[in-house]
Order: sequence, then C-alpha cells, then structure tokens
Amino acid sequence: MATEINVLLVDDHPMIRQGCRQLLEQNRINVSGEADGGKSAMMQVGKYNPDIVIMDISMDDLGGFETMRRMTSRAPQLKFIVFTMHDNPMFAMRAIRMGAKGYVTKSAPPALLVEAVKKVSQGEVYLSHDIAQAIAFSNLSPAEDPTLVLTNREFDIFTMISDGKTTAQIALDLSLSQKTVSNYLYQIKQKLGIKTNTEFTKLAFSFDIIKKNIMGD
Amino acid sequence: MATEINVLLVDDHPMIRQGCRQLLEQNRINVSGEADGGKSAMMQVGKYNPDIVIMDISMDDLGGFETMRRMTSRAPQLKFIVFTMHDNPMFAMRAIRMGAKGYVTKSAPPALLVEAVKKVSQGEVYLSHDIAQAIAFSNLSPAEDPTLVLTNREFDIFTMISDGKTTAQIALDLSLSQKTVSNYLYQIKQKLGIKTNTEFTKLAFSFDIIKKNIMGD
DNA sequence: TTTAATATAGGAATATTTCCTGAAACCACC
DNA sequence: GGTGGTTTCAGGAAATATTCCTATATTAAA
Repeated sequence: MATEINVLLVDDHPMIRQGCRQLLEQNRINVSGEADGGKSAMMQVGKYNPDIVIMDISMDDLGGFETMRRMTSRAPQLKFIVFTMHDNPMFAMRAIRMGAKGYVTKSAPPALLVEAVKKVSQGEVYLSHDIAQAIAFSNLSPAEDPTLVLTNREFDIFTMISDGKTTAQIALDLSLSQKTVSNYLYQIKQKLGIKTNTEFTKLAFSFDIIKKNIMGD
Repeated sequence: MATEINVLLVDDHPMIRQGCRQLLEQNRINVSGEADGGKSAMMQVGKYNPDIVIMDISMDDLGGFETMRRMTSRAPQLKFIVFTMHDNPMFAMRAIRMGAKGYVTKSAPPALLVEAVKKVSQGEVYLSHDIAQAIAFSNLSPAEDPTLVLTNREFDIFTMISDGKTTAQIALDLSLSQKTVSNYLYQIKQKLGIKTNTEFTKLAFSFDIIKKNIMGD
C-alpha cells in the first residue's frame, strides 16, 4: 500500500480547485488544503505540511514564481506541479529551472494531472505532452528569448504589468515599495530594449504571456 | 417539481468543465453535454438541445461572441451564461448586448453560477456581484466599441498610441501640443473605462486595431 | 440660428519615470 | 566557510507625464 500523498491546491478560481479536488480524490490522492493565492498558500503550507503543491502561476496576490521561491525557502522538500493555462514553453522552462517538478496545462486531459502527481511523488519530473512537445520544437535559445534575461522577480513584475496591473497594485500585492516596482519596471524596459508601455505589452502578447482575448473578431 | 434544466458546458479547460458539472449536478441541474470550443459546441447544441449554455468567451477555435452569434441564429431560444475570467465590464456589457442572460466571473464563488442558472432559467438576467459593481462604477458608453465611443480625433490617437508611438511623436505627427495629446489620452481612458496603458494596448489588440506583429521588428 | 459637441491647450497638483547609488541577502564555487 | 557575483529592495533628484479643471475657437446639428 502506497504512502499517502498530500496535496495543496493553489488556484484563484474556485471552480478549478473544485474540479481538481474531485479528480484527485477519485484517484485516492489526498487534498489537504486549498488556497486562492500566494499569501494564503504560504499559510496553508505551514498548517498542512503537504508533499506536493499544485499551483497556477498567474495569480493576483503574489507572482507564481515568487510564491514558489518563498515556499521553497521555508519548506525545501516541497514539490511543485505547475498547473496553468499558459502553454508557452517559456513559462514551462522557467518553472522547471526554478525547481518545479511538474508542468501540466489546463487544456490537457485531467488524467495527466493525476499522472503528474504520481510521477512527481516518486521523484520524477513530469511535463504534459503539449508542453514537452512545445519545448522540443521551440528553438528558444536563451539568447533569442529576451525574457530569459530577466530575473525571477523581474519576470513576475513583467507578467503582472502585462496583465494590466498598476505599479501601485503590484507594490501592494508584493508588499514592495512603489518605488521598487517602478525601478524594476525601468530595469525591465532596459533589459528588453523597450521604450513605451505599449511595446511592452506587445512583447508580452507575442510571447503569449497575455492571452489573446476574444472580443468580436 | 420544477421542470428539468438542461445545460451545455462550453470551456476549453476540462478541469473547469469537471468542476462545473459536479457543482451543477449537486444542485440537481442536468448537464446534458460538454464542449471544448465553439465548433464542437455548435454540434452539441444540435444533439442535445439544451436550455442554457454556460460558456467561456475566450476559446481558441471560434471567438466566444462569434459562437454566441451563430448559435443564436440556429437556436434563438437558447440562453447564454458567460462564465469567464474576464472581469472587465466591457466584456460583460458586450455579452449582455449580444443577448447573454448571465455573466459570472471565474473568481466569484461557485454558488453564484448555480444562482445564475436558476435565475436565467426563470427568464431573469444575472450578473455576478463583481461585474455588476464594475459596470455600475464604470462610465462606459452604451456601445463599448471604441470606434463608436471615441471621436475621430480620439480614435486616431488611440490607434497611434496602440501602435507604440510616444505622445511626443504623436504631437509631432499631428502638429499638436504634447499637452493636447496627453489630455486626449486621459479623455480616451475615461471613455473606455481604462486605467493602465497596458489595458489600453490589450483593448486595441482585441479590436484588431493592432496587428500582432511577432517579435520581428 | 441658437445649441451642442469637438478640437485644442494652459495651469496646478500629483504621480511616475529615469538614472544613480547603496545595502542586505542569497548563491555558487573553490 | 570565505569570496565574489547576482539579485532584491529602495532612497534621492531631476525630468516627464498624468490628472483634473477650465477656456476658447470651430464645427456640426437641431
């Protein structure tokens, strides 16, 4: 009989958590807690001491990568599975480089998430097919991908700004001085060779960091 | 005994469908079918003839609004509930204007979706709190299409900014004071209910005002 | 032709951005 | 375990930009 696997679910959409919970429990995987964002997740980790954290990386209150970083420093044995809608290899690569043990997209069949939990709990690394393929086919050499020049913190802020957040909002969310966020922004622009905010957003678009959203077309 | 409500779920994330299905069935609402995109949804409608379609509007294969339009013309009695992560009132208003009977965000408590289904099946219109509030506080004009709300000059400037030009550049191009351009910008933001420059660009993207010219330049 | 809307821009108060600088923390590597 | 590089964080000062308000000529509409 296998040892019990305890999972913490972190996603800002309750419906996703509900779906995950049901799926995992059907597969006899224990969901010990849920959180709707990074800060809440930090507390849950202390409370439930899970083996695996299944986490979206686009959340409001803390950047996903930053959350991972903080959690890891508090609880180094934690294993992360990133479960997100972003199918851009950039995200996956970054997540893996940060130490995530799994990366599954939300468009993948749910069974893959179960698969991922099992593999990861056995110490393996798991990528969903689409992502593995995307990585294989992308010849994103670090040099060609401008965003790879960004540090993790910079990258988080990059995505948050690209997502439409104000510097003030970000400062609040990340508990930083507004000045710091502003300085990061400047730094990011420098690194990416960008002048206007619009170019900034366009870049985010071309890397699918912002999901192309509907309206009319 | 209430008449049975038949629901079709349309979302490109299986996990969301799973969560929804469970939630609805727990509340004795029948889920007659699922689809992962617009095209598939069209077929499901023919097959199951649902009363209500719960649909995300950001899907890959057909635009959400386009899907709604097509479905409505084939099955005019269909009632749509939009279930999406977009909390921008612009989307909600457009959806409602297109005939959607409900709009619930994915960050809202799941119970609201059940509420929405019940209300809508009784012929009422339902908006989740956050959206209702967002609409109340936004001074969006009836037609939220920028081409309609903005004056000609404003629209010109809108596109130029969206194109990555600086205010200084625009002032030069149009022989205006930089101050004027700046003021226009402010005016435009007001009219469109937009706070950040990023939202500005995103909006322009979603209206195809900017073509996404991948990294090239 | 009176009215309303549009194009234009100045002023004053705020807010943000741009660079520069520096300190603390963290990492990597020998 | 120390040393050096990188990352995180943030203050200061000057330059810019944004936010509202107001005002005037012009144009379109009633």
